[in-house]
Amino acid sequence: MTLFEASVEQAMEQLKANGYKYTTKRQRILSILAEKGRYVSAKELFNKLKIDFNGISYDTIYRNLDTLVSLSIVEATEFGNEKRFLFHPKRVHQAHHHHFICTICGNTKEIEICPISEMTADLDDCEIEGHKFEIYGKCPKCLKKINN
Amino acid sequence: MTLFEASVEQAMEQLKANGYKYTTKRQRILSILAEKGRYVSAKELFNKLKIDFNGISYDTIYRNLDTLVSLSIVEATEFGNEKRFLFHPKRVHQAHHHHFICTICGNTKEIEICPISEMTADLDDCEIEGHKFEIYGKCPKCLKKINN
DNA sequence: TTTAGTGCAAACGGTTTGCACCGCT
DNA sequence: AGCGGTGCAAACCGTTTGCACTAAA
Repeated sequence: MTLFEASVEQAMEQLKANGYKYTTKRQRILSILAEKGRYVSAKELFNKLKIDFNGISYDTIYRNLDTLVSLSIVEATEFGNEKRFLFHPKRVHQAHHHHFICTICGNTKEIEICPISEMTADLDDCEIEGHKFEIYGKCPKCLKKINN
Repeated sequence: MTLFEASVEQAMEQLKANGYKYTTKRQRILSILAEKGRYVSAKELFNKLKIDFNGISYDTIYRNLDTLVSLSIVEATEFGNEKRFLFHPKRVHQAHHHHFICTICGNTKEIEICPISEMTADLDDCEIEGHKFEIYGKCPKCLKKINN
């Protein structure tokens, strides 16, 4: 069993533990996300899923993603007018971090440093709910493709 | 003349210099943005503008904002399913910085530190196009309102 | 047999577009 | 006169919802 198969299985367990049922569609969504290992749009998922599931619709995908996000199995961000979703298996000792995101292929690269503590010095009087540190650009692979 | 009136005027000059015409609507959009001094949604602008301009429509607002953004007079971000716009007059010696954004009222607080240089050490092979460092939360005023 | 999951269709909300007309310059 | 600006209406696109039906537990 590959690493990401194990992650998907673990996530499915988590779903079951929270009263959600086992469905092959959800399984497939997770395994696509795990396989990609990057931010994926709903459209991309739809295109993949309709191969295996003939009449699948966007609502199913969105509803499943909502569930997954609510359980912190998947994390969501938005850029370029779309929500994007990233499978984010909880690893032991996983540190809080941020991403470089390729604006062409959506691949991510983890950035270890989170500067939030340095930046909140002036925000004593605010209640901080979250933050978004994302770097956008073109990854090496896409750069290569363009230059050929 | 107040500081932001001067900024608006300066921006209108910049528009003229780029072949755009003087219109009272554009003037008003800029002055609302300047007055607010925070990220403002298109809807908010619409509601303000329709007071002075009876039949104004969203397309006018969006088109003007597009123009303003393209000239870097206004900067745009997106959160909560909406684009938001911030008037950003060029000041001399203005340092690159980021924002704390109140998720209730949209008010911003500038954060002096930009940690991008520390964070790009691992991204030598990527072409960086931009980045987004935003901290979301509740500002002191809104916190006070909630607690009363 | 209960409750979550699903497809369908329709609505939704924010944004964009084509067109004809208006109004700066 | 010419080109940018505008309102209208309609389209657009991603996302969400109500409903009736299906299927996992």
